[in-house]
Amino acid sequence: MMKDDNTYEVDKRSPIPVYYQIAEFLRHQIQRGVFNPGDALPPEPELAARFGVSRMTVRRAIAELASQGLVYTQRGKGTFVARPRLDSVVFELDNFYEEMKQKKIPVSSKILEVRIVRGGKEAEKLGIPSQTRCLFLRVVVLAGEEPLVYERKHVVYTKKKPIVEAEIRDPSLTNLVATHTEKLPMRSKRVLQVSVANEEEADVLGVAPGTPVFLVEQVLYDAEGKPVGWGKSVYRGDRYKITSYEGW
Amino acid sequence: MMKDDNTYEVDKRSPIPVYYQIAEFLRHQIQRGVFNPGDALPPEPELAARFGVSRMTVRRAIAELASQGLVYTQRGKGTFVARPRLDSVVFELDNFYEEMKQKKIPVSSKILEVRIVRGGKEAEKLGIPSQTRCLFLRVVVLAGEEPLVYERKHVVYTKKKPIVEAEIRDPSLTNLVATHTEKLPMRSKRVLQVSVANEEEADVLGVAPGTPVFLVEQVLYDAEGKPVGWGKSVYRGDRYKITSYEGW
DNA sequence: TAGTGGTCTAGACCACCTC
DNA sequence: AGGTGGTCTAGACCACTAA
Repeated sequence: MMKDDNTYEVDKRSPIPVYYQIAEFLRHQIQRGVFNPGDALPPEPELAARFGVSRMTVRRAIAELASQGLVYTQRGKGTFVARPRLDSVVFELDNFYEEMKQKKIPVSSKILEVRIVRGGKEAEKLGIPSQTRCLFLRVVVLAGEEPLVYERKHVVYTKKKPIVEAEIRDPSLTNLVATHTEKLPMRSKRVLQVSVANEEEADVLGVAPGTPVFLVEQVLYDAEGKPVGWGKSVYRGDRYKITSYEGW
Repeated sequence: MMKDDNTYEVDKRSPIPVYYQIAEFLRHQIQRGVFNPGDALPPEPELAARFGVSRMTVRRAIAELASQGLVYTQRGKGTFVARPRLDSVVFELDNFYEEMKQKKIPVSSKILEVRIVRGGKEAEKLGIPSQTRCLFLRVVVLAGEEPLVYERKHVVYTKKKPIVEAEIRDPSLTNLVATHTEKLPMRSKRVLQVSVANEEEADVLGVAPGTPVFLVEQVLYDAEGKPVGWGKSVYRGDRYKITSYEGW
């Protein structure tokens, strides 16, 4: 791609956008060590001249790399190659059902119990009157025949829709709230803790009491910031792990 | 901001960029429900006319919102308000030391043991000759007087630098590798599991054996994809939780 | 065919940094 | 003063969608 007269080549007639070609070119230069962490990239006007494109196109390419954390810019100084940030960890726990679909394991949910209840103490802790009518579900998620997750959920029950088959196909808290509550869920908070299975949980999951488990508590909020659903999920620790990748 | 002739106002002489003002304006419209999930935003040329700016500026504003997941674009169709995605979970575990600094708890690391060892079986599993010389550390991280994390780490030992005070101030795997290995760490993989403390771990952490803990295994790779360091960290489950927020 | 978003240009002016 | 990145313009052409 480098020519002897110190210019580079991009194919302007390619269906691949020029800014993308430039971004990829610079990415390879960085990954091959032509530019090392801390080094400055050539200035934008220079890159524009070398590639024979306008400066805005170069900027678009650099923005691409910056959004991926590969470089950072400093006004008045230049654009610099970043060090990979490996200390801030991001654990992604994909939507559980999609995750299992990728593993090609047939996933099913079994609803163990559905009741209309009063919100009670838990609701009060979230700032909801304890008299509020709620849908209460106990669900177990199975991979094949094997129980993996045990979930207990409360959903504010304003519409008086019956519980239908849709719940069985997707008993996620988001879906339940969307179906049975007027307000759309807009924000979600989850807390992940480690715990050990109590008698009931162990029984449902088919493990010994005291087995380590992930405990994920979730609260869904509507646009006004009011809780509209909350749930507690217990993941079998021996079948579940979370992976995180950082860096280039 | 809305005027009676169906145009909007932006302050072009403000130090706040126009694209940012427009992005904020649209964000508020969306959050107030002027546009609901699934709705199309006005077309770009129309927005450009209403705000009295060029289309590129409008596009920059929309790109801002799109990168935050508030809207998405479809070529030939329009720009649409997204539904908040609440099912894909992102757990962030900040750099442990920074996290504690924010809580204003004095954090210290105590190095229990440092040795030069052969990589052994663990190295082999990672594709490293088992004869490779490695630095081996056992470290306990304390918040005040209380042990919180117990870490065992291996670092490929190519430079023969002595172990100095720097390690005590920041015994993170990244820092150790940067200090004692030629290659810069470029990628990191972490696996988070739940487990229970064994005898040794329980002793170091000052808890009873069998107490639930987070087990985080980390591997650092250099630019060529070769492992240059690995470690196992045990976090006290009764003192540690991970929180995740999703949505607008 | 008309309307949409996606790309790109060739300029311009600015704020900031360094010398 | 000269160089850097940040913003913005007023056009242009394109690929795609829908009627």
